[in-house]
This record gives sequence, C-alpha cells and structure tokens, in this order.
Amino acid sequence: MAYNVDVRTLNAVTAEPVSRHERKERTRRALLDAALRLFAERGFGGVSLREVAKQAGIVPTAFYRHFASMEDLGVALVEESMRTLRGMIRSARNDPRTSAGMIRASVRTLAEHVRANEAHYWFLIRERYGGTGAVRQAIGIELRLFSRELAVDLARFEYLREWSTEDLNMMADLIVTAMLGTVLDLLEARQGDTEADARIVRTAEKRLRLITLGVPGWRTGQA
Amino acid sequence: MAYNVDVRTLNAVTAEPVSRHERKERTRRALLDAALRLFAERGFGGVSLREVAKQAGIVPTAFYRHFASMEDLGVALVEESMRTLRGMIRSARNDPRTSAGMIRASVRTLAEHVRANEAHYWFLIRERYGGTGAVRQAIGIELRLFSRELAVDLARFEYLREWSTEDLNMMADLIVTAMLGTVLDLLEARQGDTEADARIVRTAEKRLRLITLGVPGWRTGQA
DNA sequence: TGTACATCAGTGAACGCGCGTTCACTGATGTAC
DNA sequence: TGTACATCAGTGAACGCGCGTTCACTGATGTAC
Repeated sequence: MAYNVDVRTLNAVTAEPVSRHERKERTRRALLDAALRLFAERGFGGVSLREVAKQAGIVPTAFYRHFASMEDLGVALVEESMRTLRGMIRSARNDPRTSAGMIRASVRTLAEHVRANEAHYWFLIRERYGGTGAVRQAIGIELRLFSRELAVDLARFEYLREWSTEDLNMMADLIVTAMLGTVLDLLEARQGDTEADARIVRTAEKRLRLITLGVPGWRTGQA
Repeated sequence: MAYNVDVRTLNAVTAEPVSRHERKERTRRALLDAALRLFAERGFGGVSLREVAKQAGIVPTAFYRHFASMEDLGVALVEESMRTLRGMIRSARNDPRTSAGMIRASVRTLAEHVRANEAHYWFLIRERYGGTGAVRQAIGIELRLFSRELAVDLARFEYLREWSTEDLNMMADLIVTAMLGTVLDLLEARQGDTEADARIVRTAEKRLRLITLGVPGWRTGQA
C-alpha cells in the first residue's frame, strides 16, 4: 500500500512539540486527504466513515471530533475543490494574450492544473453528476456561480460587449461544460501518457476555437 | 409507497396461464424496472441487491436466477438505456428540415424523449461520471460509439463535407457533451415545471446554434 | 390421454462481515491561581 | 515557578443492522413415453 502515511506517523516524525489546536488541524487535514484519495478510487458513496478514519490513522469514533458526518466532510471538500478550480481560472486569467494564444494558454493551464490536483477534479466531476444529497447540490450551486463569473470575464471581450446577460451565461455554461468534458478525458487517460494528453489538449483547443468562431455571427437578443 | 407493483401482483392479476419462460422474463423485467427506479434516487452504488429483489417482489437469493451480480444487471441496463438514446437520435434524424428548424426539432425531440425516459437518462448521466467498474466503462464505450455515429451524420451536411474525420469527431463530441449537459438540466428541473423546461430548451438551442455558427469559418486540417 | 420423471424459478434459514453510532474512559495539553 | 483542575482529541468495547452469498428445499411447469 503506497498510502500508509497517516496522522500518527506525521506527528511522530515531527521533532518540535505542537499545540493541541495544531494537532487537531493536522488530523482534520489527514481525514480530508484520506477521503480524497479513497473517493478518487470509489467515489463518495462507495467509501465508509470507518475507512476514512483508518486511512487517516485514527479510530472511527474520533472522526466525530472533526465532522458531524461523512456528508459534512464532503461539503468541506466541495469548498476546497472549488477553491482549486477558481485558482485555475485565476492562473489562466493572469495570462493576457491575443484570442488565439489565449485559448492555447488557457487549455494548457487547465491540463497542468488537472494533473497537479487530480483528486480534487475527480471529486468534483464524480459528485457533480453521480452524487446525491448535500454534496451534489453544493457542487451544482458552486459551478453555477463559477459559470457566472466566467460570463463576467467574457463580457470584457470586444465582440461580446453587446451580448445580453442571458447569452453570455449560455456561452459561459457551454465553455464550462466543454471544459469539464476535457477534465474527464484527462482524468481517464492513463497518467503519464503524454501522447494521449497532447491529443486531448488539441481537441479541447479545437472545441473552444469552434465555439469562439461562432461569436462574430451571433445576433444577441434574437429568439 | 407509490412503487409497490411487483412481479407477484403482476402475475396475480393476469388471468390466463403463462409459460415458465414467460414468467421468468417478467421477473427479469421487474428486476430491471425496480433497479432503474432505485438508481434514479440513489445511484447504482447506493442500491443493494436485496433492495432490488425486494422491490421486484422476489427473495434476495432468487436474484441469482437472472443476473450473476448487480454489476451484471448494471451492464444490461447500460445496453437498454443506450437503445433508448439511439431511439432518440433516430427520431431526430427522421425529421428532415432546414438547419435552423433542425436544431429546434432536435432539441424538442430530445426534451420529450428525456421526459418519457427519465430513469434511463438518469442512469446514463449518473454512471457515466459517477460510477465505477464495468458499468462506467460500458457507458464510456457506448457513448464514444454514439458520438462516432453522429460524426457520420454530420459529414452529410454541405459545410462539413470536406472536414477531416478528426474535426468531425471533435464537433460530434462537443455536441454530445452539450446535449448531456442539457439532459442533466432537464432531469434536475422539477418535473412539470414547464417554464423551466422552456428555458432549458431555449438555452440548448442557443448552444447548438453558437456551435454551428462557427462552422463556415472553420478551416479543417489547420493545427 | 395419462403417468412418471426432469427441470428450475423461487423459498427461507443461516453465515460471517463491515457498517454508523453510543458510551464511559484516558491521558496529554491548557489554564487559573 | 508550581500546583490543582478543566478541557478535549483520541480510545476501545459494544450495539443492532443490512449486506452478499451458501445451501438444501419446494412445488409448479415441462417433457418423454
């Protein structure tokens, strides 16, 4: 088992003494990390509270010192994963280039970000569609907000300045949907398969290019 | 409980005698229907063999007379659901109109089809992204085939005649991805909310229109 | 058509297992004086 | 600085429960003669 680093070994190798508060924080972190690891394999619904506790290196009952339930932990992971996703868009946004170069740069940023945060992206994709209850709902709400933010970004572009809010939202949704499809493709490709990655990135660029090519011909406000 | 129609009551109300073979077929059907019903609420991973058997009106052990495991039943449902999906595209294809009218007609066909087969679509969407194992894999393979068929359809259009296979596949994937997004929107809308349905259909039409608007400007083969 | 036997969908008891959750507890860390 | 008490993260036993799967069975339907 590659993943045998739990909170006990973590604390054991730490030389200096730490406060009770900090120890608790570390255990919480260990629970979240253990959960992400297990969810990537079997999804939220397929992982038990006892498994998460065991992987984190604590007894099942101690789980309740940190979260009221697995669902509670799940919602915390939604927020954390969405922070990762927003970080990605921020990286892409801070790369100011021309339209054609921007698509290339954005897709490359996305691909790198997915590779660096696989567990977060697995979690979001899986539970967005396959989940149930509070976790699924939380992701739906967060993704809608995310899409609205992208719409605001889009409004700054020359061709899109006069588009209606509804049309901008539609385009942002389409881009987010296409992007999530690309994320899934990347996650499903064998990690390290650079050829597959290159093909996926190329397809993703084409998708975005096709979408943006339609923009000059769009007549906003029409039925 | 609204869903208490099981295979026992079904057979009880049947006046004429039926063959052993036909009774077995009915039970198999009852199992598939019970599973679809339960999966729509809690997903494949959240439903037990015992629950499916109970809902179908048989004892848990009799389940094995029909399927080797839940996963086996799941794969059978993938095939059945994909048959439904192909039926949808066939309906849409047999509606020959102009490009603008075709988008309207296709989206309307999709929306009606989703409403008429909610359980199948829930199953496909959920397990495509959220599932694990054989069921998820089966859906991935089937959807890729489905997308390739759509690419062949696309190749018959005037503007698309000279597109490379890769570009046609890219466009078909984008359309399928956008379509699945619309399916999810429809499934998540409260059933009977005609206003929400109308909004979703309008957005879906716009997405497709934006994608197709990009076609005349596309230069296939370019990097 | 009647009889004797084969088939097999469905039954019901039983199994060992991991689950979420409760509870009283321990002992190291933190705080008040 | 030292002491006495409070806090609280983590422990370990115990619970009742639903799970998938086994097994020998029953009795209606099917088949051979």
